[in-house]
Amino acid sequence: MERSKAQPYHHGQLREALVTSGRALLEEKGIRGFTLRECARRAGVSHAAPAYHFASIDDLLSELAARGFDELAVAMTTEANRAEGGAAGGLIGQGVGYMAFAAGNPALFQLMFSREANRLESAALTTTAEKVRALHAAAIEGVIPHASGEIKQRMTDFAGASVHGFISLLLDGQIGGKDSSRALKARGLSLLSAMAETVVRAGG
Amino acid sequence: MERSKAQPYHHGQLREALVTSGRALLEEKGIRGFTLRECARRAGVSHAAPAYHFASIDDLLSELAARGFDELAVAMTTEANRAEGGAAGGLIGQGVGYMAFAAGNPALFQLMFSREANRLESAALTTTAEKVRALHAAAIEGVIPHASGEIKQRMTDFAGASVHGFISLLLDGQIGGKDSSRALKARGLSLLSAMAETVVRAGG
DNA sequence: GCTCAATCTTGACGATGGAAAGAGGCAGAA
DNA sequence: TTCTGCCTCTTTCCATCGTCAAGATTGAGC
Repeated sequence: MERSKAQPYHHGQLREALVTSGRALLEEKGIRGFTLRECARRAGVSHAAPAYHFASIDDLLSELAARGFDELAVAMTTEANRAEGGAAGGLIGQGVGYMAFAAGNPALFQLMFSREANRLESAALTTTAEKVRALHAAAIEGVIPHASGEIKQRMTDFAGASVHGFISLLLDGQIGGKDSSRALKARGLSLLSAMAETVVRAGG
Repeated sequence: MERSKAQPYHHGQLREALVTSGRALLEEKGIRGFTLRECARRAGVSHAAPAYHFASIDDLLSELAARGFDELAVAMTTEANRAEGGAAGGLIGQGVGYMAFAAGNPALFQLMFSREANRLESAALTTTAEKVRALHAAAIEGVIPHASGEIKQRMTDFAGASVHGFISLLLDGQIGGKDSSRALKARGLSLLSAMAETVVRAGG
């Protein structure tokens, strides 16, 4: 078969190329429209080529989800550091970073927090997901360092659930159907401030 | 082909049978493992039989999701009516019903609030989903009838997001990995009471 | 009892994930 | 340098999927 220089027999960076094309495909077609063969096509290789780099389609999805959690952690940390207003401001900033990542990568976000991802049971996936949870718990700890363990857990649950729930409902179309992007951001920020206020008050 | 009395040529209740087998299959295999042919197999008909009752696999999924929202509304109403403690107690009860439905039908719940469901654009689906949102808004209205519209919306977002977020994270394995079922219920109730407290306080 | 439309079966098509077998190319040993 | 072995990729094949088209079956209404 004829083969140009741009398409040598050995790709060289196929794993990375598959991750890149896979991520784009995921956002385009959603989880149910995601196919391994289309990933391979976009990477310019045959449909069986991915097999060497990823044992199965779930293995590739697992990698995408794990990298998503890494990026999510970065987004949370970046926004938290940029925020003003001390520990409570940092908590709000974390929420902003969380929502911004989800809004920018809706299909990936859904994959990361889907039941299917949970079944993947990849070590990298559980590790990176745990890092995100640790970041969140640390932010709560910073706001109410002297509260009891029970209250800390309750506020961790509460804060995490409200941020995650809000952006999830928004991306699923259950919230703000006809609102403008600007109005939705305002609603998000309003929710974040109410959340932070609740946490602060719980600290005594 | 030989055909027993129990398997006549015309099924008679095929639509309902497909909904039933489909729902069971969904919980067993998850969204990605859901196939139309397996639904047909379990209903005892050929693989092409469903076509007459459902235009496509998405059409069947849409029906499942719509019925899920109906059941969710019933679960919320039932628990809210059973609850004591006035309007605030009713709000908590609604949350209990919401979480109980989700815990009892995790895959269906995920389907109902998935991006794919959003793409289905079925009229029945949007209607039943809207009913659930209206129930929730009414419960908030009952707790803080004299608050401003802005505060009502903020608390509707906040309450809905925290309940939805908590049970979603729980079902996805992001919360309470090794906790007992009893401990998780306690965490859920703790979150619900914190949620109700925040709403009540927001009312002035 | 006949007709006909609704319902179901059979068979086919293109697409998918995965396995098996072979071809190509690089790196280290001779 | 040449050869050898292994990693990578292609080709081919299989079972399964959703969907369509065509034929078989049945019950309801004339």
